[in-house]
Amino acid sequence: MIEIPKPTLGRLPLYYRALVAANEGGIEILSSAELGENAGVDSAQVRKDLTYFGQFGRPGVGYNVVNLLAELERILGLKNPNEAVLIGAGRLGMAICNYPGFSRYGLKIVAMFDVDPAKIGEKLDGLEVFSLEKLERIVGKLGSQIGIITTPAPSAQQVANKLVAAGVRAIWNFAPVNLKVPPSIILRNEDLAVGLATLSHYLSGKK
Amino acid sequence: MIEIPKPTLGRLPLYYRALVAANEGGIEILSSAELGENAGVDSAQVRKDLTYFGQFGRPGVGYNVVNLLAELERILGLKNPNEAVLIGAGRLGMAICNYPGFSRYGLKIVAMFDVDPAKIGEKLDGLEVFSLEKLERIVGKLGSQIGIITTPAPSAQQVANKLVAAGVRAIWNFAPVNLKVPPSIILRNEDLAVGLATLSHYLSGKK
DNA sequence: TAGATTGTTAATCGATTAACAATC
DNA sequence: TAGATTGTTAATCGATTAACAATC
Repeated sequence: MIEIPKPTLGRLPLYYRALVAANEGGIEILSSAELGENAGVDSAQVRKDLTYFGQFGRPGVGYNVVNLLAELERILGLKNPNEAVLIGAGRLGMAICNYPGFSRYGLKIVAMFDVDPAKIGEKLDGLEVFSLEKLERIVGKLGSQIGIITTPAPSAQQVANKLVAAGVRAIWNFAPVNLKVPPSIILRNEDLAVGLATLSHYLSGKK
Repeated sequence: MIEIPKPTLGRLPLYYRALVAANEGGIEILSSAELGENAGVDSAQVRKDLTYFGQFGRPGVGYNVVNLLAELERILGLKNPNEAVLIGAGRLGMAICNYPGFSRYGLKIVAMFDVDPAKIGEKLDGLEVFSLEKLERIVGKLGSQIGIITTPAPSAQQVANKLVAAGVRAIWNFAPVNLKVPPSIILRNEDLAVGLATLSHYLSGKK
């Protein structure tokens, strides 16, 4: 099995989005150049990325929008969304819960946890907030595979430990901290400071 | 002038964070191995990254924490924060406004904009929310360099156009859409679907 | 001096881009 | 058939990793 480059994986949602838009616009065929244009990616890159998964186009014609949409849905696993729990029902946590069409992108948040007594037992956006103490039990019962950490940085490592103990396979960390987890755990950090550093470097450079 | 690799820029905040923690812990010297351990980066990578900006260590000894902290503050421009306006005072917008110690990372949000009449004129976290119609005038007056877009996807392009017209130099886009902006504009997309795609790929793979 | 660790060069690895034969 | 566009190989580019002389 050939390894998929990480950047390729990151571009698939961009293609998916461009295809959804094209489909809604009634467009039936898209060339790699057109698809790339709408996704912000070079046409050669588009073709190369897609060939990691199969041959979806017709030479001299292009890609069938509906067909390629279906392929990407399959590749991205959008039909069988992953179930996740979210820890930290603050603003960021709620924002993520409400990320537009998150379910559409293959994620379903099934429970929220917090330490704030004022939030525990409440329903936020139709989702009950549980005490952090119940994390291990509930994750075990639900069999959730993903834990999303949106707590303040100082609590994040402790929460990560609980998630690992509870048996999640992946952690999506939004707290600005370097988490230590066993190598078997899939860890993805979403770090705003990283984006900001890039931005401000270019700002200071191109005077 | 040597071009700084983008991945290097993204790792600087990780080093900065590790150094802050070390400094608070009273640690005065850190080797590249120790710094890398705390930042989640290989030691050779740490040394290589730092040499793009200068020579900050002492062979046989390591890096002086306070000294390197000061250098990184300078490199990241944390002493002269960039001023930004934020458009879209929803949950995500508010979450970003409250990102822990954002000011510490060199960003100061100076005004918020929204189209919701219920929000316009209100003060959210001490920041007044203005009508989107006033965007161009206020950005011009304040001379803001960065526009942060946290609107729903369908409005994002229109907001980006207004920001460009108003004269911002950089756009930090959180809406899941491919924005078209002139090449002179620095554009950074923060896209949750990208992270999710990566996570779910690995989840489905390592059965 | 002996031991440790930097800064830097060279080797490796991985991703992007260019080019084009095959195909519609 | 002539024109267009894919899939794929080869060339280029850029980043990471390894190795080690210089330095403390």
